[in-house]
Amino acid sequence: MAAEPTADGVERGEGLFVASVERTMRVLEAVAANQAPIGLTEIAAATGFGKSAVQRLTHTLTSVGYLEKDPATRRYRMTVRALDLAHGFLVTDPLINEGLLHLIDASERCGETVNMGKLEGTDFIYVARLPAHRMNVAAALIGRRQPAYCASGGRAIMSLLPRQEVEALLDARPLRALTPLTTTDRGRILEIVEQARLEGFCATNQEVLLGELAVSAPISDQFGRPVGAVQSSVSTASWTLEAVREKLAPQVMEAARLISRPRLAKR
Amino acid sequence: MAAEPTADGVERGEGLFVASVERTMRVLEAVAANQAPIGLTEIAAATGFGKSAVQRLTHTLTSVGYLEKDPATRRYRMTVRALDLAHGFLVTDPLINEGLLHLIDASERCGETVNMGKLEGTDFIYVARLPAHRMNVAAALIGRRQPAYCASGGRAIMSLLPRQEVEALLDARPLRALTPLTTTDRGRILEIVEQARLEGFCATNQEVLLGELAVSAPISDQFGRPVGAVQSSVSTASWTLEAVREKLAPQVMEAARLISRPRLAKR
DNA sequence: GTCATTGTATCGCTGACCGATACTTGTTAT
DNA sequence: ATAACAAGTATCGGTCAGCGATACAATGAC
Repeated sequence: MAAEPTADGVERGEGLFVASVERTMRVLEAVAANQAPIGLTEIAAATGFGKSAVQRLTHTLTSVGYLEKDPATRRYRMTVRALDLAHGFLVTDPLINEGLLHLIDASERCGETVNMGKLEGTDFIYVARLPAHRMNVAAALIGRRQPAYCASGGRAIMSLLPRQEVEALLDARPLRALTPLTTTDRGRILEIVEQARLEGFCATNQEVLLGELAVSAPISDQFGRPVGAVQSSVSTASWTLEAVREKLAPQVMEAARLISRPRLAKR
Repeated sequence: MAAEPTADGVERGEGLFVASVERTMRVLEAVAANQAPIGLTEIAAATGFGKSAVQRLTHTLTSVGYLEKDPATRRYRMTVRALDLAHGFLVTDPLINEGLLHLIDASERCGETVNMGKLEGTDFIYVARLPAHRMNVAAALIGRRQPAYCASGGRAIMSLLPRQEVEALLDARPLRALTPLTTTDRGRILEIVEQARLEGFCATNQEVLLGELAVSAPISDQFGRPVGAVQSSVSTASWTLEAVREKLAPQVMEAARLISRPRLAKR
């Protein structure tokens, strides 16, 4: 009865695994993943749990303060308590601690939206955002995810990963186009990543969101491994890809360089 | 066997309450509340659960990806997954959706750190932050809590609450001084709140953090109930309390006014 | 109105989880 | 070095928390 590896990669069995904990988190995820309040049956469908189980879990999560039920619609949403957990992460994450100051500097220097993010699974996820001009609000939030293969931040990070890991990332999920301009050709993405490795940054043209240009540079630890990326996104209304490469890329690279740990000498 | 209310306000019993869910969240809270990675025994102490239970819970939370164990120190910390939950909250919260644009405007207009927060329990908690100059990083994070009675944001919100609720807030916890300048006199705080009600804003002088001046204005819904506050914090190195009241307060009030829902006519 | 759908309440059975405890590893003191 | 201690890990049998089924109630769609 040893460690039966299961389809989804989470190792159950093993004696110490508490199923209710997993169910709890899955329900929270289902609620959080929805852009709007979500009903009982929808949660059941999203998680695959029975209605009874979901009923108990949401009830409890509500009474401990993490979910909130709109009495009129009977739909659930996350509460501000989620920010307590997020705060716990932000406070202990070295990238935030060491990077935020430089990020603020960069933001003031270039006067545009500057962000920081890291790789989580196959996604690039924003961990710090300093929006400059009015912009799409939903797009400006911490915790937003973008597929690594098409986000400039994701590609920048990949540029410091060994080829093998990059390929694994690209194979891990279908390469779908988010906009008509998204590059979905595996070989072409590998070329872009390679170019990013040579240039030290990666600029993209509306591959995630129409009207948005983005440029990123990777942040590395003392071993040269990427731990995140500095990213800046601007509107096509006031920028061209060329201007981004010339004006913004150096700023982003400089910020990333300052945040990166100096590389240890090989011994 | 109806709804035995328990000491901490959380209603257990009641058939639908799942104890493991509560335990799960308590463990996450214990980890998140720590400013640094935390060990098994410390979690057990913080939560009051047995070591075995904590062992199982942390094990499971780790394997589903919300906690991370440093293999060297065997201590746990939150992972970036916490941001997924936070993102779920931010996306559905109307205050964020309607407020962030105005907040960005205000930030550009006054060139100083501008924040938004809401009341949660007896704390003022930041839900959006736009840091301007280099500043204390830990102080600049989303999810940071401050006691409502001494934070300018908390007082601004209280200024729109009925007297009775304000008093309840002040009685709910001991009024401790966070700095030598913190007002801890209950009567004096009530006066300050009253003054905020008359002026439409509340400015404080280093009552939470030495070197930090803050000014806030409340955001209200269509019934005139406060739902949050716009706040700006600046350094004593470049500002005086007077300058804050004259220059910054109007900006903050304007932003709060724009975010607030127009008050419905009484019928 | 009727019907379909979603949310709520109840209940008895059972295996997942609990707590105790023994073991291992790492750290501190002498 | 070695002991003494603390922190973390592994194991196990008994039992009651929580599971699923199902019946009931409330919405709202038509």
